Amino acid sequence: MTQPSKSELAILKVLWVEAPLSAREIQEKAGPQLDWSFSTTRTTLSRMVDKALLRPNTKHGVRVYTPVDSKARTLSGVMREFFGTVLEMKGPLPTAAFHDSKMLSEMEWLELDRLLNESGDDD
Amino acid sequence: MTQPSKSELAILKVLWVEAPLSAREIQEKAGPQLDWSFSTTRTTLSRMVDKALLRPNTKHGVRVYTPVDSKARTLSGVMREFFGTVLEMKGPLPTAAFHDSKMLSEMEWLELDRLLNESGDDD
DNA sequence: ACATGTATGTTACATCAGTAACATCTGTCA
DNA sequence: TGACAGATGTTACTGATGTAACATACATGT
Repeated sequence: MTQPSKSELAILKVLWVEAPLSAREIQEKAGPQLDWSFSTTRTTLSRMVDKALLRPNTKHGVRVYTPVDSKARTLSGVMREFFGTVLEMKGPLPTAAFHDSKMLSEMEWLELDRLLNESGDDD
Repeated sequence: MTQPSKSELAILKVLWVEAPLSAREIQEKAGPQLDWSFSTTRTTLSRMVDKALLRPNTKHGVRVYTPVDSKARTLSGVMREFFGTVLEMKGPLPTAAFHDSKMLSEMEWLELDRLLNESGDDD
């Protein structure tokens, strides 16, 4: 699974709050922060579909996007990669330290902890 | 300060163990892991100088490279960036959780803690 | 002085990500 | 039914990074 880039992560974040959303809706929610033109948002969405980060669907005639992986699963991959390459920590990772990050709910932290610690393979 | 890429970080890591080193020496230490040709290593070194990640010097007629920033300073930047964008944690960051990472000595962890927590500006 | 081996300088090419325009298609309103 | 708005498809350009070869210069032994 390819890791999302910084920009792609920004888009995933809005879709984790609410999905599916159309390109137009995503632009409205993420565009201001990203300072992107609508075109740019669309290109990025298209590439994310290519990379299987998003799954496209057609609802009421428009194309809408849904994240393929849950927030916890995606972040566990990103965090594993980070800790592995930057800090060279391979085994179980400490996540309790971040539980006040607001990025994830208690439930999601539980899932992330499970993914990060219960061996490298996933369901 | 530009963040080092994954490959650049690998080179920094060998130079944090011992510096300055020549391109040839760096290749001997990092090449096998990176699986790079000597040419590739040299190109990367050159770009790192451009980005002010390394400072070149000439010792005994050969070009040697020294990291511009300490391990602690570099990693603090990388970690701040990561926690900011991925986990959206802006204030003081918890690092105690990683103290068994082996990447840094006690002294270096102290420096890193200081850099990460004592406001955004640095000396 | 010449050859041979390192060291250094220069150039090249692919891919990906950032950033965006142009072109087309289609449905809806007047 | 014709025009316009919005949706989708296609193409383009730049910079960074991965990856590497070619070409040249310099030192050292014979």
